[in-house]
Amino acid sequence: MKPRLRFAPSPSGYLHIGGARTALFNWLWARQQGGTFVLRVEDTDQERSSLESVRAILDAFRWLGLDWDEGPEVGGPYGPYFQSERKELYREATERLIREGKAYRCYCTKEELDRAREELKAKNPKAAFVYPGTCRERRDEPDLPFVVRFKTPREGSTDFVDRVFGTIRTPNAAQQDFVLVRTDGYPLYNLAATIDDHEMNITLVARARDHIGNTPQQILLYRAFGWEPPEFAHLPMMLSPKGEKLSKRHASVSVQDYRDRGYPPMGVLNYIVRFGWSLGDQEIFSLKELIENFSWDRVNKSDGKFDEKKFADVAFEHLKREDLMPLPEYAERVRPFLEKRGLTNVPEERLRAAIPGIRERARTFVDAAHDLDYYFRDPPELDEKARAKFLTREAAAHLAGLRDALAGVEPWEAAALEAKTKEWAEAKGLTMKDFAQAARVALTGRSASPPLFEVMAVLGREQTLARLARGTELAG
RNA sequence: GGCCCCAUCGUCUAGCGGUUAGGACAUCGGCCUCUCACGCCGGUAACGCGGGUUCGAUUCCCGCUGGGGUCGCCA
Repeated sequence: MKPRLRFAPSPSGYLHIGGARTALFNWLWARQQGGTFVLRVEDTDQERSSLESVRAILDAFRWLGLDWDEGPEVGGPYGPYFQSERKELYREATERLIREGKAYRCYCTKEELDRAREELKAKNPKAAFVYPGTCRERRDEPDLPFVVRFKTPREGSTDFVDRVFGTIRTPNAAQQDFVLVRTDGYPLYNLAATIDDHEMNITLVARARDHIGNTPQQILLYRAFGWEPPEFAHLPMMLSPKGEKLSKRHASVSVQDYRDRGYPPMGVLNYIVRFGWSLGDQEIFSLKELIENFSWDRVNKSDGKFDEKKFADVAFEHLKREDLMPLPEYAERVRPFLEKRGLTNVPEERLRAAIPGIRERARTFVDAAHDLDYYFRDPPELDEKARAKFLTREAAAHLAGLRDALAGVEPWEAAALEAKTKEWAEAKGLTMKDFAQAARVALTGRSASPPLFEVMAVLGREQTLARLARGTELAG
């Protein structure tokens, strides 16, 4: 049977980097096995859910290159894929549970419970409040607001075999009568997710380890409904560099942050997949390799801490290597970052000529756009420190001489330019060190750039000669 | 605190009874060099502790310690 996997985000913010990791594992397995990847929007919390968040999450998925077979925008045979549109299903299921004595109405108010929770906390800060079961055996049905609670068995234990963690056993006595339906009639996570995973025929639920505690509750529900539970696979946590749960307080937890900071999507994917999954000593993977090699038995159990430096390096590999990011794609992806610098009419041909020289230097597209700037801004912006240091009176003569020497070079290519320059320098008794930095500042406005002759080749004869001339003036 | 889970360099990890404990990032030296990078060479750096099992434990079992998760009318 082809597996059906799902990722079920709550649209109450952006796509979290940890969520992206979970989605990726699900997606990889679905793609490798020829299964189905479903996106389901868990918007049962009216207060926190927004359409704007749905859009942001879908955009993040698109940017990462993770497509979904069923879900928002594409539909599918198990829809609707928004839980807010499936209320009738939950209502019927809940009524059945109540009718069969497996769930009950609880009239305790949130205020009462909160007060009890606080009182307990005041007495013993470490103790956890457990719902005392006040309404568990209640027979009357007063005309008051109520929630529906699950009647958790008091005896026995609920066990399941996790694909990553193995057998996990939870004593039922440790579970309380958890709430299934809110006062407002909306279902809670455990109820809605269980019903949907069953109705949508999900075969494997893979999610982060912080859901391990929900699993027994969900299994209890599957049993109460008489359904066969899916398989479960829990993933170790991605923690902050300090080892805390990743939250908004930490830098860049949302996927769009990484996009905006100029990282390539595959760099993000490659880094996060290594949280919990590995294949021998291999560090860098293409998407294709991930799809081919992903397996649950290579997923480990221990949590990992996010390391910004390592991430930057992995992302850099994906920018640097032509085999991982072909030139046309690089050009397309860097354009928005050039536009942010005001460079809007960038000719494709020159862009492609310039990229090979800068891609091994730029660690992000933000850096790349910066490094590309002088190719598309004429005259280039001049770094004053570089000017003061290198465009000296002595340099003026060198620049003028170099300009004249290069004026007639044919063909206008790096090798010919280099040969001619060296010939000129030798005749003058100069070495590259004597004039290279001055020439660099004249050509690029900066003290750091790709090798001079590559810069000249991209700039072309006209601009090269003009900039050398202008450099002569500035120096003199 | 109850329940659940985890434990190899600073970080991500390989290892699945016998290895000089490997790789990557970071870090420290050096090389290359027209700058900045890239690249290359080399160094420092880990099996948390205590019991077992075994001829032999990083590896299997138990305890301790440490870390994390969870205990909502959030998901």
